[in-house]
Amino acid sequence: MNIVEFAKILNLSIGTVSRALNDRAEVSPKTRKMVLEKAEELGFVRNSNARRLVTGRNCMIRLECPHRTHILSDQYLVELARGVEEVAGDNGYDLLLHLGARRSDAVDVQDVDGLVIVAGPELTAGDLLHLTNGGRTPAVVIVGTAPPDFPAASYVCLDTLPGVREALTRLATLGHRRVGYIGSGPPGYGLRDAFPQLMADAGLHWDPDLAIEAGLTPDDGRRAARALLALPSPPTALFARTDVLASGAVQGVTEMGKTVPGDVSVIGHDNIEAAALVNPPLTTVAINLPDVAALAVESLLAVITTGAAPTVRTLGTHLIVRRSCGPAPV
Amino acid sequence: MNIVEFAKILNLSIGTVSRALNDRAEVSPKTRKMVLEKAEELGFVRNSNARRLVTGRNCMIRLECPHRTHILSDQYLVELARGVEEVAGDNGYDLLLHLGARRSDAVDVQDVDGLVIVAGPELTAGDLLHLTNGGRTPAVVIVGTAPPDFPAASYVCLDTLPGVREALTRLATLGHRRVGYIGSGPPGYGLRDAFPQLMADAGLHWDPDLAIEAGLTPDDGRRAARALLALPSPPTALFARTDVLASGAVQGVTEMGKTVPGDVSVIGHDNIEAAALVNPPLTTVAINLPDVAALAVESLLAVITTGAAPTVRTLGTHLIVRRSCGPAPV
DNA sequence: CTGTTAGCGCTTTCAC
DNA sequence: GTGAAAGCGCTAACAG
Repeated sequence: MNIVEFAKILNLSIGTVSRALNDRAEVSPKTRKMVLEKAEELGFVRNSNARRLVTGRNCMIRLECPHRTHILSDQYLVELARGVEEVAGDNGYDLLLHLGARRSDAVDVQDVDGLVIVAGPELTAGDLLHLTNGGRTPAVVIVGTAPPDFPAASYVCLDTLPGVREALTRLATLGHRRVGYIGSGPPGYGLRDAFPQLMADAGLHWDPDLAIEAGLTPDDGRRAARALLALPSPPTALFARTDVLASGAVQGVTEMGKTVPGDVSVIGHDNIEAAALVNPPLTTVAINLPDVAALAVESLLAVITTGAAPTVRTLGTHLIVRRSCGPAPV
Repeated sequence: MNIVEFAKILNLSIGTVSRALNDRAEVSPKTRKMVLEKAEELGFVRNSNARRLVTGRNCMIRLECPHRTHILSDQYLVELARGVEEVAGDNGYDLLLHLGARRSDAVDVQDVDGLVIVAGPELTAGDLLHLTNGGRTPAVVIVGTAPPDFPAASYVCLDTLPGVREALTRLATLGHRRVGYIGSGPPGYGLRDAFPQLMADAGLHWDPDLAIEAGLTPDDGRRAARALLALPSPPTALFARTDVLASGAVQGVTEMGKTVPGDVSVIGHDNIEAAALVNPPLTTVAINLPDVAALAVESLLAVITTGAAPTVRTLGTHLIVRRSCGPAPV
């Protein structure tokens, strides 16, 4: 059924029906009510392609995750997408997905009102120029590092430092003085470099001997923890760059005949699913993905609907306290 | 620029231009070539809303993952979505995402040509009726169990048995006779119930004493492995329902002073990311998600484009051989 | 092979 | 407050 038939049934003109359906002021309340009820009753839904054609609005944003340039692992991508879908949906926008699995980058930017781009460090200003149709399509970029030099887009910057700072402050509060750092090899978004300063921020002394670039596996974490605890003056707390390393570190500590958190406190990073499942559940650093999604979509919709200037906003990580941290042993 | 302006520049009628762009036969090769080149050069792209309106085709399929009814964890969802996007894209279809994060189920089924539905055991025929607009919108359902009673949809059934059968056959070939089973508590899609038969299929004797319903964490797997190996007549191989359990089992075996795969072989299930990272890398059972995606989209497109009858197809798991399995000790 | 024209279903002036 | 009519940009049927 189209609007003509529907209007005929109601004995109204299509103009009035359209106005009622669009919630315009010029239509009388009782007419509007009647139209809405009848539409519901008869199951009349307007053809959205026709609407889009005539209005020029698509009510559609595309979630863009260029291949191999995610900051977010697949697990988090879904969580982010959920958030994006939720707040986009609340504003009447549908979500088109572009994971970049296909070679063809012939993105019909005219079909969407805006872009949410999940960017890794490899994403360049040139890529953004291409993706945004030369900056003409509103876009918000979710980025872990400093934004690329492309001012036509909005940005949501993910800042890992606050959570780590919070973690170290907590350790300091718990009386820890010597904190070991277990890294994951390739410098992860500068965290390794920032660590000494973060320690200082927490009022802790930074001892380079207490830092190990371990690797990716739990076993790497296990070995790193053992090495650290075997030191003449061992740390009483361990910060691991990833939860995977942290879970291994817990094993390592246990193998050395010590307990977590009784003798040694362990803090992880990322809040992977397993972090809550291991024994003891890991205190870890996380970012609130629904918040990220909401901020991104709000930034985007602001420029789509009000034509506002692009914005740059930052969202920090925070500490999730579970049971792998305790007071420093006396 | 619209097609009128574009045609004017080319000194052609819009009809000819449209035919050239649609790759119709009635247009002369040189005209077509010219149109295509000029379109590229001038950056002319047809308005797809107008096209959709007039053709009635949306070139859009929606990936539907109703909240909390996934068979696939988030990690795999992305992998599946990649595959769906790839083959859908190859056929000119875009991908709309509906994760079911929003309450509003007012799905405008008229906007898409078909649905790919990822269904968990909770998804009922009634849900499908609703999702498919009363069976009017073509749909393919990816399902781990037996298909719900809703014949209007196509199905891709995920069958976990072949991979497990393959795993047990391999163990039998390697000379193992006693195989322990480490389950994950709630019966996972009937695998627990099917296990004795699968053992028989592989020519192995099934001993109920060698089955433990462990849990979800690595530690559960660790304890289960220790319990199994402490038996008077212990197994020489362990099959774990999940890779998480399997990785814990490896720890447990090691703690008992035995080696993997020297003394005990371990096989996991699911092929999570970590399965390849642990030490030794886990032999495990997996399903080829790109294949699942391809099969699903092909099934769907068949009914969309040719109006064929819905189909039911099954795709089995298979064994991924890594290093956690070896010959049974003599 | 190409040009002309009638819609697709809707929104939005412009009259009334 | 409502009705009539002019498009939105395109495809496809119909002439030529």
